Amino acid sequence: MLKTSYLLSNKDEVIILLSKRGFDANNMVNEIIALDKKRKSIQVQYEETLAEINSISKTIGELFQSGEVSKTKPLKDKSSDLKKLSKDLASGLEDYKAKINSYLLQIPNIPHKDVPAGNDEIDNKIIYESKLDFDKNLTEPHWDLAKKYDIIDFELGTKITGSGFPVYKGMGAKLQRALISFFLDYNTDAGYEEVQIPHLVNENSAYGTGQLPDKEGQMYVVSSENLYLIPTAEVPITNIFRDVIISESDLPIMRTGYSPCFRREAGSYGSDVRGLNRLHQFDKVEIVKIEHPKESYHSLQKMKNHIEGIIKKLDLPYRIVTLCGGDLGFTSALTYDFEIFSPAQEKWLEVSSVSNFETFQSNRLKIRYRDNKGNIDLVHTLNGSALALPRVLAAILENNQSHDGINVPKVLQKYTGFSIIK
RNA sequence: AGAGAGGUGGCCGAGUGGUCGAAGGCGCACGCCUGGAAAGUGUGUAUACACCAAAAGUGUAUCGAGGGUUCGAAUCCCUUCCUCUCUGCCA
Repeated sequence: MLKTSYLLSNKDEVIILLSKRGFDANNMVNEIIALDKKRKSIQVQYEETLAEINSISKTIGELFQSGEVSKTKPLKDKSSDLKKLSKDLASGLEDYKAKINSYLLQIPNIPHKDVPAGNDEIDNKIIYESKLDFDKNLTEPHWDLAKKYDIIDFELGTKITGSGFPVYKGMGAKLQRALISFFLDYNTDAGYEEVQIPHLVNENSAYGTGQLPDKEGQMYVVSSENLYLIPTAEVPITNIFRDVIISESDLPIMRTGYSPCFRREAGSYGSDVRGLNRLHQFDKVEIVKIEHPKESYHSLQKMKNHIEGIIKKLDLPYRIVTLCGGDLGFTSALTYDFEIFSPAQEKWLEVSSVSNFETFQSNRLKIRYRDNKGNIDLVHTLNGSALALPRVLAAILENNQSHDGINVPKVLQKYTGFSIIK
């Protein structure tokens, strides 16, 4: 969520940059500015009224102590009247605040200058792409391979829960565990502190990272407890720092965590959801950084390189794209997507997304830092997948298939204890 | 889940209707003292929003959260969340 004060002082720039997303902010921004002006004038009146009530009450207190009780009556009456007035002003003030807030919630983050203009993924800018050389005779899709080697059972998951909840079996399960361990080790070696976090979060947390109210329909809800199953570990990890003022010298804060992710994925169908392409429950290792505003873009590059390093270790064909305005997530200012090639589907599968949210999340979450002069300001938050498992697994199955079986990437072998699935 | 106790500033802790944003202590910062340090000593020490060109200053709100009573609420009432102790259940 953007700050009203930022909109006030950067109005024209905001409108121009948001147009890169195809978002016309002109009316909304003007409306917010007008509403905020009214809000301020009411707030002044309201606070003046309260100040008068406070001073009358003080006087009454003094009169009581000096025994002049009879003099208090007219003051009490006046104060009661003011109280009524203040209630009206308060409700007016709340109305304005609510209206301003509802507009602010509709405005996406301001794209960074590097974000290419464009409406959809066609306009994403490919900044790196591996040369593809796979054996055209070995392009069985991962769902067939999974069945052939009996490592993932989609039907069984459907029986137990429903579609999109696969059961990983034997070497498949072990490979999953190996991937999680490898990712976590790789991340902690780079300085990310590992955390284990709750997989259910409350309303405040879901609101803080922007799942509420925007993406309410994407989350599973435990209504009896008023809790939400996390769609990503980003939610609990980032919320660790909600309402916290961090001292500047502690920045950056780097965390990594594994969690299952739960997504309803309403509206998805067809080949998009085939096999491991899109699941309701999947595993992911996440990295989160809380960063000084001055450092955040430098940090984003480092995270990008870090994630690229993981994929290289797995020795899978990949590409990196800069998301264009139209494809950019609501809360992000700049996002790089990492995609791994699926030879069987002949398409690129997104396995990671790394973003700088600047102050968009920290403003909602009230994550701030204090510099050595004592000034307080919002931090920048960044996060990325490092990595999401299912599509990595799909890519390993498809890219590493051979006549003898599936070759396990070298880096994973010390975790799996086997080098080939057959 | 049942019974009881309780939630106050970075931490501990006083405060049960009236100049209380809140005593006292610890911690922290700065100064004095010291050859240096410790001890001692003095001062300061929340956040948000608003007024102001800005600083200084001032106002408003915040004592788990949300409502209410009252001229006035940390203090009284209601709702709710959380913590602790005992009992129950249990990986």
